Amino acid sequence: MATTLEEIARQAGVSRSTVSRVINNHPNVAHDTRQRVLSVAERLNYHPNIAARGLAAGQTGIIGLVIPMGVPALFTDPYFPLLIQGIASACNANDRSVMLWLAEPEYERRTIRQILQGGLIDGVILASALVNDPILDALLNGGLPFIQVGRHPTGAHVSYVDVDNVNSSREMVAHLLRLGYRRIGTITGPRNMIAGADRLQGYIAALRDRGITPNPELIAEGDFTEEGGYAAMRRLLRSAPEAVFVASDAMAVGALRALREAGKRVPEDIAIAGFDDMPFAAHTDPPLTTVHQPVQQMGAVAAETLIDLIRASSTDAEVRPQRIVLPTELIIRVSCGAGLRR
Amino acid sequence: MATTLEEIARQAGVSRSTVSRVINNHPNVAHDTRQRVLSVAERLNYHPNIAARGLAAGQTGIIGLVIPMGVPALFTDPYFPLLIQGIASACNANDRSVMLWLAEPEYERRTIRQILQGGLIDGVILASALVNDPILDALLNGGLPFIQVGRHPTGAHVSYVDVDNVNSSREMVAHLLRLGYRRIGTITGPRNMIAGADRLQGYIAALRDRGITPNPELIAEGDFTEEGGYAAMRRLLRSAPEAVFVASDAMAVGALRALREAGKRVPEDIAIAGFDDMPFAAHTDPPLTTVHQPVQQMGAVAAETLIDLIRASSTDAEVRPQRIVLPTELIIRVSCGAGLRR
DNA sequence: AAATTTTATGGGAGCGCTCCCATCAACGAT
DNA sequence: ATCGTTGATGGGAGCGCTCCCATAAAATTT
Repeated sequence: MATTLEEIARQAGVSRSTVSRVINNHPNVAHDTRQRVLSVAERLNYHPNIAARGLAAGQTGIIGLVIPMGVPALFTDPYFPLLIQGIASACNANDRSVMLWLAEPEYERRTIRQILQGGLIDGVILASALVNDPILDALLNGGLPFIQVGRHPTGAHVSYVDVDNVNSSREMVAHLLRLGYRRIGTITGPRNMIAGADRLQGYIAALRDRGITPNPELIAEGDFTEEGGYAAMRRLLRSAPEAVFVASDAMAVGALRALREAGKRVPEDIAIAGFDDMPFAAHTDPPLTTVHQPVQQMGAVAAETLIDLIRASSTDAEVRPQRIVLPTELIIRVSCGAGLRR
Repeated sequence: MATTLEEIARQAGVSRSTVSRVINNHPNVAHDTRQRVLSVAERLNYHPNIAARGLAAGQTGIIGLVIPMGVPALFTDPYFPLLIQGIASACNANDRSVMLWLAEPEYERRTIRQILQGGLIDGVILASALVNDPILDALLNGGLPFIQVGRHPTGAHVSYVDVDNVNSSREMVAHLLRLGYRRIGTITGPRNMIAGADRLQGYIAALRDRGITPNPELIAEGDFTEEGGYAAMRRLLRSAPEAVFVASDAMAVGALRALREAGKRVPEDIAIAGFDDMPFAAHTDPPLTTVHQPVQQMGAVAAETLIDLIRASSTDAEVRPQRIVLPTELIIRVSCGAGLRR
């Protein structure tokens, strides 16, 4: 079935080595020879065996994408699809393939080992790890190039791509304050996820900027899912906030549902702001004021940076970790009542 | 860095072959020897090199998941995340890994070849191909075991996992007819996707069952996205349907939005039914009557079936294609007005 | 014209594993 | 006691490729 280098060499009347050079675009091959080899390869529909190449060269061109399962939002939220798409596009454009690993807790140990030791993968992108995910330690000690999407709270040696969640949230809450709201609540993400913690911190910072002491009654913890947002909003309603900064659009949709059920109008009775600017955010009722996050781009940048790291690690000495922070944008729609007050 | 078989053999005082037998659970190894090898392997944190194993054995334990991009719904719809999760779980449970290929049109040719010829992949799951996707032909001629999620319209040799879209839709529309609606419209999926075509066919069949001739004015084509549903509903409103069968929940959300904007109440002024029973369908306003489709299970079954196919193809003669149809369920909520009329 | 460098090519070794065959001991059957 | 027969183990070959070194021819320098 499969054509081999040797077979092409035979038919083109050259050696295996020469064919290899042609296939890998090495210089020092005579133009005629190159053409002859190329045409035989084309005719035989040759494609290199990736396993063999991986064995011999120690590189496979495969990039691992690890998404720890048990991230509850995984299937409510277009976040991951967008991220995956960004990564896949960038990898395609760089002749790399993506291997997806949904790390289920019970398989996690095995998973980690396989990734690190299997020799199948040139590097790893880790998406959305929990703050103390054991997978992270394993990766750090594993010696494989890797990059995280979302910053790492402590690890000084971790490369990552992220947005500035703290300041983006701070700006959003500052915007609410500017609109005149004072009793501002928040629905947070899980505190063991860095994005959740950072957005809460931004909320607190914005209040402090104005000399307001955060009120624990106005802080409800969610889990980045619609359901979680719904439940958190119901709790929050008892404290009668004027406005609520919700740490993800998916949760904001749940919050809107809770408000609708409670007979509250948005933004007349209560203002809502989200985070993420997911595609659906423009079509909620009312359209959601939110923070735009370039998710797809984050994926692409993560992939490209990882590819650089891989190149670097295969050539000379070690490179220092890359930290890339992409810009966000405040998207003002209807739900924060910017049109109501001034 | 990487421990090899040979190294373990040395330390355990046996041969490479024996270690290989132990690692692969072959019989005919003395109990003591096995324990000794196992403990050395454990101590050295040994994990087989997948590329080497793939080269030598011709099997890698990797399954390719191909999702043609340009499927517009990819990022609106939790369908793919659910499917991926089902596949990944089943693969994990069977010691397989999943390689994700988002096949972008411009890279498609290269992609196909790589999959088929790279020798990296034991089999392929193809999700949501267009009716005449060239990728399908390539797969058919490629000789790799593969299975499709969603039936294939013609290909007699294609294994697939699907639900009975025709009859599920037919039942849903029959339900609407039973509720007394007569002027029933539909928003279809793209006609070049088999699920779109099948659901339309079910709609037509249900009408015909009652002696009603389908009215082209009551049929609007969508694309399985929220946007598409919105646009299609606006078109449909001109024909004043009493009820609309929408071929996906994501489109139904768009349709509900169009109706809200038009000041129509659901289900009092117009009844809506969806398809898919996505997680959010219970929380739309009003909650959506829909057809439950076991997406996650479809993914799992597809993976398991493919693994069977791979096993079969590596042992004896060829097996005949598997066609697996999973059951759906009518989920009656509020949007169809089942509580209004009787 | 001779010495040196550059360019084009071939061939061996080896990546880490599996598979096959050879070997040898231990066992029950004759 | 002798002969298969089975079970346990070792070693060679080879999967398809890359990388290094050797070689020969061509181009450049002195």
